[in-house]
Amino acid sequence: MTDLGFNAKDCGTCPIQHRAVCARCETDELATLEAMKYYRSFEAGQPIVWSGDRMDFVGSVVTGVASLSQAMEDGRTQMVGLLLPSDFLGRPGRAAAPYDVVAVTNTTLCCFRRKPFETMMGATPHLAQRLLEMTLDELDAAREWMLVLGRKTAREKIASLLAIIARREASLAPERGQDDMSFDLPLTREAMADYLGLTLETVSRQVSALKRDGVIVLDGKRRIVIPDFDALVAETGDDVDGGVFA
Amino acid sequence: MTDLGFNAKDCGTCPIQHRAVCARCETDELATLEAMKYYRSFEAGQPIVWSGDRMDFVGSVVTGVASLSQAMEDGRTQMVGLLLPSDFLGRPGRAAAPYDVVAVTNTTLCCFRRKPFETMMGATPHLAQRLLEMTLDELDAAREWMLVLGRKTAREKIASLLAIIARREASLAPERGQDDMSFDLPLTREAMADYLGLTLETVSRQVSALKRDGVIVLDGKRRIVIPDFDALVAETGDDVDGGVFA
DNA sequence: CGGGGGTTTGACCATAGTCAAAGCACGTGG
DNA sequence: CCACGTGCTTTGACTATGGTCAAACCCCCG
Repeated sequence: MTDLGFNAKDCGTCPIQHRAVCARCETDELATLEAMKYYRSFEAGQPIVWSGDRMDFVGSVVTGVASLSQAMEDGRTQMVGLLLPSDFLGRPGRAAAPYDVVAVTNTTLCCFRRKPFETMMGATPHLAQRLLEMTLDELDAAREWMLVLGRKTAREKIASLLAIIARREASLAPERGQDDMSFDLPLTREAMADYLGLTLETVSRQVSALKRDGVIVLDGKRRIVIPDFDALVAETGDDVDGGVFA
Repeated sequence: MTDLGFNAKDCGTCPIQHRAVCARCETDELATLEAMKYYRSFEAGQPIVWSGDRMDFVGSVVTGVASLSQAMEDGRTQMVGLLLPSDFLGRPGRAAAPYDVVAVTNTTLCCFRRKPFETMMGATPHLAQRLLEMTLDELDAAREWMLVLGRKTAREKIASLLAIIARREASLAPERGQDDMSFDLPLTREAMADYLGLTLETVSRQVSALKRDGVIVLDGKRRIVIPDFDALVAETGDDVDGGVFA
């Protein structure tokens, strides 16, 4: 068993307890969930489920990153979502997975068998309310992404992706100077391309261009430094105040 | 007051009663909603709310079609959703509209003031459950559309849009021969372009091309006839069984 | 008859895709 | 320790798809 980095027995030590689907549950409700949960871990690159597969569980990402994507017969694929820690996987009431789900990095899920979870949802408004809230947020994110996919140039797409990741890192990391953000990019060029609706060559070219123009600095191959976040945002095409999370 | 085509007093005559957010409500719950509802009508082309506006109501589309779209400062716009009869507008718990909402055709909404509706949602699991279900469906639709926007060619995009509308018409209209579908396109070329992430010229060219190739037949400017639905689906790039609603 | 919204078509151009080769970093085995 | 292979990335040359700009068209309506 992999080391989870927290106490698997006790939801009180869970790193996502305040943002996951269970965030609103009372002590007794949590106890019920705690009794039925189990963990599953996946190595980077491993499939979690394939589109069309029967899915007998639902669950939350505890650590790591997973991708949701759709494939066309001829091999074109589009990533339609990134699951980050606290994001929920699966849909109560649906047995077949609609997308391919792949672990982008090493990933641990906190799972529940689907049927018991559905039963509990019916009896636990706190659970349903929280899931509704999370789903509405995801819907907003998906719609924001539609603007990126439908209307932005390749350069703006790259800048948008980097800005999103940078913002997320900033929201997790403790306060540090805004003008010296940096993070490890968890995605390959191909994964970025699948997310952005581009080819990996175009991604590579535009990343190089942003580097050449001083908007980003590469430290090694995967570490990105943002010397001036506002300059990056200016490249996204969004208006300054709003951005992708308007 | 416009003629609504049904009895505004009685939810029992409402055309969307079985699919709207209130579909699961019991008689007494319905009575409460009935007491607080009010109708608003908009002419084709009129704005319903602008992005950033304060929204003090939520509601359901009863008749007509409305669009959700996002605009960039330089005028590029992307439609991120189409609201059809029974679709829900607004988000409990959020005061500011995140998108521009425009009536595409003459449209009637069944509205509730936001605060009382939120209160009722907290006390009425049937309402929250139904809204969750509808939101999950919308999320699926948004993600399906991400594939269209990110990976499909102009021709495939047009075919996908026509196939979606045709399917929807078929699901509403009583059984008729599958090989003779036809419908009025409620969207201008520009609206189609905004939905598909194309320019209106490209839309026009690709519609002409599909007509030239016999995949569709135009009867006047807006009426579309689909002589062979399978042939249309073949143009979407989706595999035959699944399609956009896989 | 004239005007306007929506649409079609054409000529040209720019952006991103395709195909191909080479480079780089890292791990394995000789 | 170095050669080799693999996976990922970069770069180049060329092409194709869809965008831009501009003009004309169509149809309905006043």
